[in-house]
Amino acid sequence: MKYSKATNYALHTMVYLITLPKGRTIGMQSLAEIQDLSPTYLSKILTKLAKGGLIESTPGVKGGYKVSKSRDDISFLDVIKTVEGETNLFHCSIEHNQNKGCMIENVMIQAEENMKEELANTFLIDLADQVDENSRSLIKGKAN
Amino acid sequence: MKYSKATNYALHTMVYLITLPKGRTIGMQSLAEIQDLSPTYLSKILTKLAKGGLIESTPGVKGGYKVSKSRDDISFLDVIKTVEGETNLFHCSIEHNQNKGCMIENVMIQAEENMKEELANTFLIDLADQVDENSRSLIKGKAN
DNA sequence: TAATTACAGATAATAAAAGTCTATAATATC
DNA sequence: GATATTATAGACTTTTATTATCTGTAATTA
Ligand code: SF4
Ligand code: SF4
Repeated sequence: MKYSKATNYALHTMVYLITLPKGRTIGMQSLAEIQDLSPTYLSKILTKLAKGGLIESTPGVKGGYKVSKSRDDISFLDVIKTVEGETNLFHCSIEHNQNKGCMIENVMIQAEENMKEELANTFLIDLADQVDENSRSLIKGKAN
Repeated sequence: MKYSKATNYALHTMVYLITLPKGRTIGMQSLAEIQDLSPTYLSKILTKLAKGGLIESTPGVKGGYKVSKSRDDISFLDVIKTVEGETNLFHCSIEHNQNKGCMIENVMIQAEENMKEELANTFLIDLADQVDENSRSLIKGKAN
């Protein structure tokens, strides 16, 4: 059980995008090179993010991607949910009627909520400064 | 991304076992029937739990499984870790040297820790009473 | 029109999980 | 000690989800 690579790519891409000067776009080609992965696969992920309203894309010669206008309000959870879907780690396996208030379910859901709360309360923008010194240059590290 | 069925089976089985009168054993055959799943597959999971010291098994005619002597100290996390392994939801995808203190990693790890903390602080024994009224009968619901 | 870019859909490859089958070892009872 | 009963081990198959590729299409700029 682990996050999909797609989520990983999405997070890194989002962090990268949010460090760009406002309004500045970057092409998928470059984004793929930076992270050393296939453009077409990354494309699918970025399309999801675009449809989810987290980024904006424009085709054409000077096109590319940029973070959406809601850039200051995008949480980690937003990104993860957009890519993974309305994911729930725990699902009841047995189907029975009296499952309201089941302690097993309660515990598992509650724990999961604790994680999500943290993810929902951390915003990409919070990292923007730090990232410029650390991770962003690191993400580019491979290319450099 | 979700918990494996194995974890699900393990949790239900553990909860069932802990509701049994102390020292009482139950065979794999029965456990499998109760949850309506294949005995051989369940066997693998139970063996993991046994090796992990969460349950004790005895072969032979009057054999079967029972919760281990540490029964009062078994947390949800114990069960999950035993089955899923030392699982970490988030793994760095890129390998670079300056990755200490990376904010992305910090956030993801911290969120994960929040979930695990909850799971580590909830013990199976806490459910034992409740379960007798609710879930356990439910688990048996299929067979009844 | 031409070049560049994102988008869509089908398909293939890979990996992980879920499940099966068969044979073996340990225990209790007779 | 023989026999029935139970758990254990390992190889194997099936299924499912993820990851990745390939090809063609649509939108935008110059
Ligand atoms: S978690 Fe509770 S409600 Fe859900 S399947 Fe298990 S026993 Fe039933
Ligand atoms: S999470 Fe941070 S340290 Fe890990 S790969 Fe991404 S940028 Fe590097």
